Amino acid sequence: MQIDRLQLQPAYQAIFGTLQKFILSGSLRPGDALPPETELAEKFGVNRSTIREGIRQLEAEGLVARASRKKLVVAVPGARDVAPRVTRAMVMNNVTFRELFDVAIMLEPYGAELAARLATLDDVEALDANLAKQRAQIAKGEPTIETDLEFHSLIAACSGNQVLLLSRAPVSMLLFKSFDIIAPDVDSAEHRNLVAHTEIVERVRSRDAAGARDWMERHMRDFERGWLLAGRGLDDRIDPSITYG
Amino acid sequence: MQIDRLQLQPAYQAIFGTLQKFILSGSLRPGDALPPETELAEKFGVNRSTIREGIRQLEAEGLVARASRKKLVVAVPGARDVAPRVTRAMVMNNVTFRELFDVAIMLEPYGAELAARLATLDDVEALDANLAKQRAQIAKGEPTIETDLEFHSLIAACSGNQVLLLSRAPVSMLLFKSFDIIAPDVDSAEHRNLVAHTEIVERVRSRDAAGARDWMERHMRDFERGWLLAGRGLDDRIDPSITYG
DNA sequence: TTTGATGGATTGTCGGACAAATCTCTGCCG
DNA sequence: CGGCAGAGATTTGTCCGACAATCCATCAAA
Repeated sequence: MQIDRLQLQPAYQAIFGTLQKFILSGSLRPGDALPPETELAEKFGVNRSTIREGIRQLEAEGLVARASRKKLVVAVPGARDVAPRVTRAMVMNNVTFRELFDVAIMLEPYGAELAARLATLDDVEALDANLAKQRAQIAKGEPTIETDLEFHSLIAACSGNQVLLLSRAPVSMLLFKSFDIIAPDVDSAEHRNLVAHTEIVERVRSRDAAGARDWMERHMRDFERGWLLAGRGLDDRIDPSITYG
Repeated sequence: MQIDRLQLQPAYQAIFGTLQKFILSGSLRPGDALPPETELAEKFGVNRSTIREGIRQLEAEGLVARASRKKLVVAVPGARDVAPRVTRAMVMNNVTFRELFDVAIMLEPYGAELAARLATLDDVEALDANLAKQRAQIAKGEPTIETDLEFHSLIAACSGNQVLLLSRAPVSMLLFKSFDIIAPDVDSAEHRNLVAHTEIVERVRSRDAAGARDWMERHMRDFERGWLLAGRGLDDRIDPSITYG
């Protein structure tokens, strides 16, 4: 007896899988343009609609991105692509402030330490620019969330550790955005933030790894204190609305 | 004068975005079935093909999953869904062993510590089962990668920290799978693994948080040593083929 | 009650079509 | 000779209509 086939997956998934392999294996390299849909359809022997469904998945994975409206190129997914997905997963799993904080308190100080050790002049310049921006925003009474997030990303970027960069992005994004919601309730939170950031940059500039790590940890603890001062509990769940602003 | 249209994004992306909001905001809850494609097409006023493209993206994000072939239900993306994407991003960014290890050495011991503090009887039972499986596999000369990965996931799961679970999954997956490739070159690597795992489980069972952390850290250091013994360098890049086995 | 058959609902896939946006090439002008 | 405008060819985004395979619920038969 002979049982020969059951099509375990729809064609559009096979398309996705095949193209993915081409990309991961290097047959298609970052920057390369994908062939036109009609051509792909012809080569795979399927309808263009089917190709399109496969491409949508590649797109959602961040493996391809539009260079222009009509050219799709192979892309290297970075923190920008990956973080939102992980963030969503966390929110949907109802994570608490404590869970986020406990992980962040490990990752952020380590990033600061590495940053102090490895930051280039350009890195420091970018940090200075970030500080200036934040200072200006505070003076004008504008919100500083984005700048705050950027600061921590910049620090992590200095570390040159891509794994750290990818791992910390979703955590810190949720954490800091959450805090931003309650920041108005905390006296002088923004000012304390700015001071801490400034101190950290100073330590990075002077290559004081231990000092940078220390200040970052202090910064985080201060942050935790702020959360409590605002009347929140460590085991409060993170507000889902953060992920779709 | 009247200007009425500017469609800044393709319809299929709008579909994706809208459905995503329904899910994140709770209008559609995990477990709920999505309406049939035809119905969605009608409600959104677009063609079914367009709906399908949007759904493909939701699917790729892990926000929906097939309950059966014809029913799509809202899902909560977990480590299983998210890890592969982050993993890919890391590989495509050419991360090194050192980058992975430096992050793992922070996360894994912390997980072990929490596990010792919070593990339930069921958790310990699962760990025991895992140990037994691994022992059997070694005896038979079968590969133990999957079991090894499972062990570390189980430990992290005991911790009850979803953030940790989601953060560590891609890191440890890459790290341990990489090691597996070279394991044959390292004398008694499997045995040493098993011993370490056993010791960790013992510490978890006896609620010895410090001990569990300590053994996990030792386990990781041993792992690092093995990597070097196999003739690899700390700054070697991770082999991309890992992601599509 | 279990088994089997029927019909409707739904998905996966296909073919073709067309407007709008974008690219390419050509020929004109300076 | 270089640059620019316009024509024409590509390519994407979207739609329509269609059909087979599969799944589901329901009802009939054993």
